[in-house]
Amino acid sequence: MALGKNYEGQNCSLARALELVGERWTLLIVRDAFYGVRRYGDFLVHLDIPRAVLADRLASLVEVGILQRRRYQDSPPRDEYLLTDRGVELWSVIYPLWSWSERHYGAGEPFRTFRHATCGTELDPASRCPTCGVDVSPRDVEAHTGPGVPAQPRQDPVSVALRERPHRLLQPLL
Amino acid sequence: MALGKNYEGQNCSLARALELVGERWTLLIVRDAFYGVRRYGDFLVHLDIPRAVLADRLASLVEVGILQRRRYQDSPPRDEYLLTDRGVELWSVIYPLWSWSERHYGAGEPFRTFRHATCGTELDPASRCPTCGVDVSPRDVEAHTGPGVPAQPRQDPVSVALRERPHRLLQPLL
DNA sequence: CCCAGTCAGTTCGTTCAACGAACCAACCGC
DNA sequence: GCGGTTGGTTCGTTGAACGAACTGACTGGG
Repeated sequence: MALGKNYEGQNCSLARALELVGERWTLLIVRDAFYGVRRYGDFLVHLDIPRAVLADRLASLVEVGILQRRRYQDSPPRDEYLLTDRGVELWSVIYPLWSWSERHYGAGEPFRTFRHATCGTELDPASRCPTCGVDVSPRDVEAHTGPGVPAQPRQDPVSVALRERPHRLLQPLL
Repeated sequence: MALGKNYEGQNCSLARALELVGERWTLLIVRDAFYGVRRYGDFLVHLDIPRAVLADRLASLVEVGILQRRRYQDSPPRDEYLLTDRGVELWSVIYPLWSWSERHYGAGEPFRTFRHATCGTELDPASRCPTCGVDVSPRDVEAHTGPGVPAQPRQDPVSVALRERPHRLLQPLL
């Protein structure tokens, strides 16, 4: 019997990947980690996610080596969550999925753009810089506010910070 | 209140994409469509998925323009499901996700490899042909049986057909 | 004509994941 | 001591996925 996230009858690495990152909310947590969100409370208010689900997903992402925990305070003990190198490689999935959706389902102008930090050019759908002609690593990507404006802009600290100024991926946001 | 697949508080194309393809089983159905699976019954036996879930997912994928229905028989009326051009673009998500998982979680040799059909070279993680130096479209990709052997090889018609001989993506399998 | 088999679903009761609300412990500062 | 903050945990409710059974419309064979 296949439960919740289990695809055990499938001899396939795609199925295995979906067991790891296919649960509800998981890839959005990873997205936020790319934005530089690191703390439980910040993920919580940006995602509007049930607390127990967030705790469960963060623990799972740490367990499978996509996120790592890092102590940022000893009294009381407080950890933050950062992408591992393995986690950073998920940009190759997250960016094309965003791009595909933006191209086909975007309503008007994008709310956000991703640019080559070195030269400022918007990435192409294959996450290359059309100006420099190079594959752009997420560490060299800057998230910018796009020309589109959402009907209901979010007011949580993460959304506000992302709107205020361009932000290099993987750098702490708050 | 966020329900099942809804991320309506997120002003983000990634979240929108996950509303469309993030439900359990959906990306595996799309994967099978790339293999050339087209009929309800073939998806059913290859995925071991509940019938109602398959019907629901196929209907949703048609509704959002990832799959299209095509009549293959009038009496009784019988439809098959093919990827649209928009659906075919999801290769840019599916292949990197498979590749990421294979690299980090694969147990030994891969059960499957994806090769540039024109020259036979295995694709690199960015779905390029290292020999020809070109980006390889899924229409020019051949799925091969890999050197690894699953502990419990599947015996459904789709799995058998995929094992028998290399198969060009998007071509009918059965 | 009847029956069995096949196909692509639909229905229904059960189980499990996600949900929202409440609570908890361990701090810190006033 | 109290209130606020943080990062959770617990618990009853709700909705999605599940497995089993059923359905209608054929086809082919006896």
